[in-house]
Formats: sequence, C-alpha cells, structure tokens
Amino acid sequence: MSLEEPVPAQLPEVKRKRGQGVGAVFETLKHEILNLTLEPGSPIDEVKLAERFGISRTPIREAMVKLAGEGLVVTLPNRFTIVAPIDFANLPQFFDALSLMYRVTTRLAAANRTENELAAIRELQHTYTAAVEASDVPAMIEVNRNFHAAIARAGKNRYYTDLFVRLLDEGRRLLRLYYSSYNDKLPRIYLQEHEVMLAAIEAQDIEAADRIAEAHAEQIVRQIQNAMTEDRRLNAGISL
Amino acid sequence: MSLEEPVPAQLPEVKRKRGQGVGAVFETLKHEILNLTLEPGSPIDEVKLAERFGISRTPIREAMVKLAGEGLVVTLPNRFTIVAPIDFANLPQFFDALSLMYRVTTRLAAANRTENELAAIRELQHTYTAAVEASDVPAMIEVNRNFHAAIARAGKNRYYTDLFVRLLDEGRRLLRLYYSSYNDKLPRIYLQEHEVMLAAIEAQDIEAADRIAEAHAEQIVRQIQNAMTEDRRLNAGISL
DNA sequence: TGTATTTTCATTGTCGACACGAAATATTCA
DNA sequence: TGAATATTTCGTGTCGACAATGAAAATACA
Repeated sequence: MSLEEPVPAQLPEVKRKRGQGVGAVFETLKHEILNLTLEPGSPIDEVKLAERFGISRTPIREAMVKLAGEGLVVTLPNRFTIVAPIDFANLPQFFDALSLMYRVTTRLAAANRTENELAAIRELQHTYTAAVEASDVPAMIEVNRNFHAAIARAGKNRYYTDLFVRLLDEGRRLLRLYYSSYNDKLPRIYLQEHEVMLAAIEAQDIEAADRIAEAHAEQIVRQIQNAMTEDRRLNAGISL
Repeated sequence: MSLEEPVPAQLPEVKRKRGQGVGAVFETLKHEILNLTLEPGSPIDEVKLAERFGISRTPIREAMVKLAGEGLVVTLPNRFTIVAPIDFANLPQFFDALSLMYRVTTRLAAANRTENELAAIRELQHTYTAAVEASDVPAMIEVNRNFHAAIARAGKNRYYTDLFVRLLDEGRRLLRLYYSSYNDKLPRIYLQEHEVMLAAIEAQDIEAADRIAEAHAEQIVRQIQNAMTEDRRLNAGISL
C-alpha cells in the first residue's frame, strides 16, 4: 500500500530545542498518517521512532498520546500502538457529519467573514487552480482541505472548525486511497463549485452558501462512493 | 471559588496495576475540573500530583497531555499547566454549537434508537426525577448530562456524540458556576421537556424530536444567560 | 504427533535523576 | 533611588535504566 514515499526519510541530526521534540514528532507522524505513508493498521515502534528522531522515548510517547487523542492512532495497552485503521463501517456517519459541517461552516463564513479572510480564501482557490492545472493530485487534496479549513475559520466557531478539520483530515486518507480514480473532469467541477461558494461568501448570501455547500458535500460523497464501488469491481476480477 | 470539596482528598496508597495510573489521574482530574473543585485558571503542579497519586511524574504528564487534548487544561510551555479558563468571549459560539448538537443528536436518536437504548434513557430520566425531588443540584447537573449523552449515543454517530459530550461537559462547568440561581421551578420545566423528548424518540417522530430539542436548548441557554446577568447585577452592587 | 506448560524475548509502562528555561529575587552601578 | 544586570529558585522537559507484560518459541508430556 506504499505510495510515493515508502521509506520515511531519516531526519538530519539537528540539536532540537527543549520542548520542540514532541511537536515535531507529532506533526511529522500526523502528516505521514494522513498521506498514507504510514499504512492504516500498521504498528508503530517507539524505540525506532526514538532513534529516527534522535530523542528518547519519553517525548515520543507524549506525541503518541496526542495522536491517540486526535484518533490518528490506536493504543493497545501493553502491546502496540497502531496507525488508526480506516473505519469503513462508520462511513455513512462520517459522510453525514461531513456534510453538516460543510453547510454550517460555509453559512457562518458567509455571515462573519472579514475582507482579509476573504482574500486568504481566494488565494487558496488560486493555489488549488494551479494544482489542477499541474495535475498534482496530492497537492489538490491538501489545498482543497486548506481551502475549506480557511472558510471554516472565517466562520469563527471553534467547535465547528475543530470537528470539520478532523473530518477533512480523515477524508484526506479516503481521497488518497482512491485518488487513482481522479480523472480530468472531476477537479474542474470542484473548481467551479469552489468559485460559486466563494461568491456566496463574498456576497454574504447565507442561504446560497448553504445550498452550494450541501451540493459540494454531496458531490464529494458521491465521488468517494463511486471510487469505492469501482475498487470493489477490480477486486471482483480476481479468481475465486 | 471553592465548592463543596475545597481540598481534594488524599487518595489511599493502593498499589495500582501497570497502565492504570494515567487513566486514574485523567479521570480524577477531569472530574475535579468539571466540578469546579479545581478552579479555572489555577496552576497544576506535576510534582504535587505525583505525590498525591503516589506515582512518578511520567504518567502524570501523559494524563496532562490527554487533558490538554480535550481542552480541559492549557499548557504554558516551560512554565505551568493551568486548568482551562472558562472562555466567556466564546459563549455565543458555544451556545450555537450546543444547540445544533442537541438537535442533530435528538433527531438521530429518534431515527435509530433501539428498545434497549430507549430503556436506558428512560432509566436516566427516572434518576433525574429523583435528583429533582431531593433538590440535589450536583446530581441534577450530572444526570442531565448523562441523559443527553445517552440520547446522543442512541443516534449512533460518533462524531456528533464526541462533540456533544464535550459541549455538555463544558456546560457542566457553567451550570456549576451559576447553580445558585437554580430555583424550584426550572428543574421541573426541564423534567417536562425531557418527558416530551423521550416521547418523540420513542415514537420515532424525527421532526417532533427536532422541535423539542431546539426548544430545550433555547431554554438552557436562556437560563444560563439570565444567571450571568443576575451575577453581574450582584457585582454592580459593590462600591466603585 | 499433538497439546499443555515453561521459558525466552520483544516492547511497553514507570521510575529517579538531571538539564534547561523563565520568572523572582538579589546585587551592582549610576 | 532607580534601572540594569547577575543570581537564585522553581518547575518543567528529557534521559537512560529497569520492571512488568503478553506473545512467541521451546520444551515436556501424553
């Protein structure tokens, strides 16, 4: 299941400042988990991580506790810590929550956005366009997440933003898993929808923002479901 | 700001099994934070905690990281960890999210509840009634939270349940803070509303569940706001 | 040869000690 | 006397070592 980086690069042996260790480990592992560089369900060895980062196990462990708190990792007491498996059984609930958060955050953004925030969102839309032009799928996935996270932040409700970002991150793993089915047409649909969303937020049209957010969510859910179905068809091709 | 337990009781020096320490510390501190036994903003000393629980600082620290992950505690690097302050500035957003989660979880409960879950919810309603009869305010606050958490669980969406429980817990601190304004009339209104909510869930009437959930949320928000206003009026009485 | 029991082994959970950082306090200098 | 600087103090962040645990390997037994 390895993607572009099968073996994580050894970090340079830089003397890190006190208190930087856990944060670095946390961010690095979070990235690798969301990029599927670390396979879901695979075990994580504290000692190897300690060697890799050139620090002792204590800060590694604290990073693991933080990762577990965000559900990125599951701890089996006295045994292993494993990368959180992708929970396909909960997918319908995931889609439901994702859809609601799309709507709520986009509504609030339309109501509460400042000019600065609007500019930041527009900037991300440009970056996304560039990624689409370059057919850079990983970049598209990452920027798409940042685009919606920026919208959520402009809505200024921490509770929604936190949940939404978590859902978007979990969605990143799903998209990565099925990104092979990305064809040229789909990203351009997203691009158009993002444009409409941006316009509704700029015009502070809450109901329009709500409608396009719901449509956008449905679009994405449908795409992932299609990708999964195709994937299953591929599996069905093997002899039984 | 101390309530009924100003000095946390010294725990008996029981030899705890491996791996039980962090959980015990986490649960105990979470309880004390939500009960306002630990004052919001007050510093937490790792060494004192280690002595209190009879374990070393390492598991204490892991518990702190977990508490920080749930927002119950704030870590100031190289300095302190403090009990999370109550963020009055974010109160409107808190109320907004609380209200939406009330609605969503109650809707889903009406749609998805099993007979067993219904019985469990009804049981908690009885416990709540008993607490009201006994005028036991702390019990009322705790059981009320458990009642709605049970409803959320019956809705079977982990994402909503997690956020809702977090919001309910944060609300517990607010209720504790203002529970002096609890008069005999209010709890009985809640009791009635809970009854209606239960009936809607039992009848699997999603729209009715939604309506009563929204009304219930508004009721609670209004009560807390009233309590805060009264509180401010009391402050206004002192000489300036 | 197959099953139950013991031993080994790998990996975690916990500990005590020490190094580092920021604030509080004492000291110097104008 | 007051500001700038050095020193102390206090608590955290990190380390290396060790004990507990559960799985796997080795052994005993029928």
